[in-house]
Formats: sequence, structure tokens, C-alpha cells
Amino acid sequence: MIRRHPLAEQAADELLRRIGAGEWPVGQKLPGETTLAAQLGVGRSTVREAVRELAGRRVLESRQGAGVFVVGTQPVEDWDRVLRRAAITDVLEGRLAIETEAARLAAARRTATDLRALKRTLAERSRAAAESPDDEYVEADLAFHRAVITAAHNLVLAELFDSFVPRIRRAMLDMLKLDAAHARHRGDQAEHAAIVDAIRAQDPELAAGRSRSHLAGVRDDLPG
Amino acid sequence: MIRRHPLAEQAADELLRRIGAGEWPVGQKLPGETTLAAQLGVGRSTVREAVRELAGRRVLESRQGAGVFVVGTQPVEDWDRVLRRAAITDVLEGRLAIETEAARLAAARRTATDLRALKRTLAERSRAAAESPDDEYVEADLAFHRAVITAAHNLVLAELFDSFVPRIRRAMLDMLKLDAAHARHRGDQAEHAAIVDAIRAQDPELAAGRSRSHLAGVRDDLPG
DNA sequence: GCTCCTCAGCTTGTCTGAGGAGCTGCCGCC
DNA sequence: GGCGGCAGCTCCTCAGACAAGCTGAGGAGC
Repeated sequence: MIRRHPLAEQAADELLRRIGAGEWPVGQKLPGETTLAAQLGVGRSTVREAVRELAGRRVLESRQGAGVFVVGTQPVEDWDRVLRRAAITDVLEGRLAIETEAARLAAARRTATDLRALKRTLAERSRAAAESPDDEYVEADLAFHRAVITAAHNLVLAELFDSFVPRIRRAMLDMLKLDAAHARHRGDQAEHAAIVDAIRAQDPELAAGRSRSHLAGVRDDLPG
Repeated sequence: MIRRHPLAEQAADELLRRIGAGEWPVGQKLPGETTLAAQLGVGRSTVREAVRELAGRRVLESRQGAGVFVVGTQPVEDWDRVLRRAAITDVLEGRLAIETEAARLAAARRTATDLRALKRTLAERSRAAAESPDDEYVEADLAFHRAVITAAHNLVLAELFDSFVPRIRRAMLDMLKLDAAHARHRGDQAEHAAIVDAIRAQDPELAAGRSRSHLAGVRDDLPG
């Protein structure tokens, strides 16, 4: 599978190289688009696309009337990659931090709609645990936990959780494959129901505590 | 600080929204440039720049002669942007989740070296609170909190905290400018020392509780 | 001397028209 | 059925024009 490299992409690479080489430090203004176009031997719109690509990677930032500025020396790190490389216990502890706080906030802020979603996803999870294949069970479990996050009404926590989801999904599927009977935690439907109860009762401390002990249990059950 | 949104950026956001909504699943081809331009009500080059930006974020990929294709539904986590746009209370609650859990783990895992770093950064913070300009005080405060994170020995939490730092720094500086005497929390040196004490005593619950109440206090002190 | 205003000259932002290069599916030929 | 060629689509690049916005110099007013 060969890959073509449009001029705009090559121009972006060249700019990235020069930035990495220190030609323009962070905060510095790049030459104007017309100047850069002449330097790189391409048209102005090609330079603009190259700059736009690096802007998408949080390396450059252009301000109309002022110029194009360096805001970082290397492309934004790929969270998925960080999480893939991190130890699974580290990931789980991150998840634990997020979900425990989310459960606490959910108990304080949940609406009637949130509660309905929690009960629905809890029932669905119960059904899937009993009769669905692994992948559907995992999705049902994730959907339930996502409903808790939603009820917390905090966009940052929601984004954090979503960024964890791919890694969590992989880890769960791996666990289920290794030891289906044990890893499915057939008994932990009760733990999930208890979290919903605490949120329903609007008891933040209880919701946080139950969420924490559930996830700590998952962590400590990990092989290795 | 108001922020302008060029058309190309708005177009990118709109495309991202539609992709997230499932209008074009992964692997699907988007309509042609001219069609998209008409749909979005912008020129062709604007569409091209929007596509190029999403290509930089690994969401789209364009192949000459074939079309533009979706390669992922979620951009490479651009945390700084998410955090910049999020409400400051949401950000603080995310930080609270991370730091509370980190304090708990730190109490359990801290080494003698960690403890020395905590004491050193605590003393430095105390000095800076008394006699340094705002920006140095902020850095000293962040360095202390980073030392707590380090003591937790969890790379995911550390990365999360680091990604929060720029936003936290900005918010702190803004607060100090608004109301220097109050916002500096001159009394909260004791709160920080108490966190170190709990970590030194290897009491996870106490460390977590003190960390939580400190940050909850910061959140509740926010103007508005 | 200081502050504020105006403006010229720069910058990026957007649109359009043109032509080049490459892919894909159709259609006729063998 | 298998193959080659072609038409029509796509993205790629450029140039030119004008709009919108920033910045610093210099003048007006105090």
C-alpha cells in the first residue's frame, strides 16, 4: 500500500521539521504566507492548508491580521496511545478517579430523566450478562457506566471517560476471553444496582463509596 | 479574551459534529468538495481547509481522485481545546477527581524521596505565597500539587494532571488578578501542609479527604 | 510630556475560476 | 468471462481578487 504525499502534506512536514529544529521557538511568528510560499516553492493556498493541518495538531495557531504563531513544538499527544501503553492498573485507577467523582456528583445532580436512563441501562446490562455474547455484554456494561457519567452533568468528566472507553473495552474483552466465568463477575449486578440506589437516594458519599469499591474490586481481580 | 472563529474552523466543527452523529460512519466517503461547500454555505477552499484540519486530527483522510473518507470518529484528544471551552467549575471537578485519587494512592505508595519532594515544594510554596509575584506563586503551587501526583506513582493520573495544568494556570492567574487578597487564599498553606501530613502518615482516607475538601473549597470560592 | 485617534501597510480569511493528476465504473471488444 | 480503454467523477494546486483584522507610526488634543 503505497501512499501519495500531496504538496500540502509535505509542506506541513517541512514546517514541523523546522519548528522541531528550533528555527521558530514557541510563541514566535512565522514569516507571512506569501513569503513561506516562495520559500517552499508552492502556492499560497497550499501553505494555508499546511498551516491548517498543523493547527489541527495544535502546533500552529493563526490569527487574522497578526500572523501564524508557534504554540507547541510537537503534535498533541495521542491519548489512545498513551492509554494503550500504560499499565492496565494505572488506567483502571484513572477510571476509578473519574467514576467515583462522577457518582458523587450524579447523586447530587441527577434528574428524573437521568434516573430513568440509569434504570434502563442497568436492566439491559442484567439481560446481557445472562444471555448475550461477550461483546454485547461489554457494550451494555459500558453504556451503564456512561449513564452514571451523564448524570453527573460535567462535560470534562464525560470527555475523560469517553477517552478511556476504547482501552477499557479492550481490557474487558481480553479478561472475558481469559477466564469467562470468573471475569464476568456474574455476582456484580448487585453492586451496580447498589450504585443506582445510592444515586436515586441522592446520597453522594454512598454513591461514591460504592462506585469506588466496585472498581477497586475489578482492579484487584486483575490477573498478575 | 474573546476568540474569533474563522469559517474554516466552524466548518471543521460542523463536519466533526455530523461525523459524531453518525451521518458518515467510519470508512464512509464524504460528499465532494463542491457539494459540501454548497451544503455548508462556504467556498471550496474553506471546505478544503476544514478537511485538512480534521486530517491533522486523524479524523478524515483524503485520497486524490477517490474522495474524502472518515478514518475515526473522535479526534486525537485535543485536551487543551476541550478544557479551554469547558466551564471552569467542570475543569475543577475533573482536577478534584484526579488529585483526590492521587492523594489516596500517594499515601499508600509514597517513598522517602517523594516525601522529601513534598516537603521541599511545600516550603517553596509557602515562601512564594509570602513574597513572590503572582506568576511565581502560581508555579510554586502547581509544583506542589505535581509532587503529590508524582508520589501516587501512576502515569495515567500524571498525564491527566499535566494536561490540566495550562488551563489551571490561566484560571489561577485570572483569579489573582480579580481579587488578589482573597484569591490567594493566604490561609490555605495550612490545608496544603495537612495533605502532606496525611501522606507522611500513610493514611489514604485522610489524604483523600483533605485533598477533596481543599479543592472543593477552591471551587466554591469561584466568582459567579 | 502624555494620552488618544487615525490611518497606512501589513497580515490572514475567503471566494472563484482554471487546469492537472488520479481513481472508478461502465462499455465494448476479444 | 476477461480485458482494455475511456468518460466522468474526485481531489490537488495555483493565481488573482477582495474582505477583515492587527500593529505601529505619527498627529491632534490636553
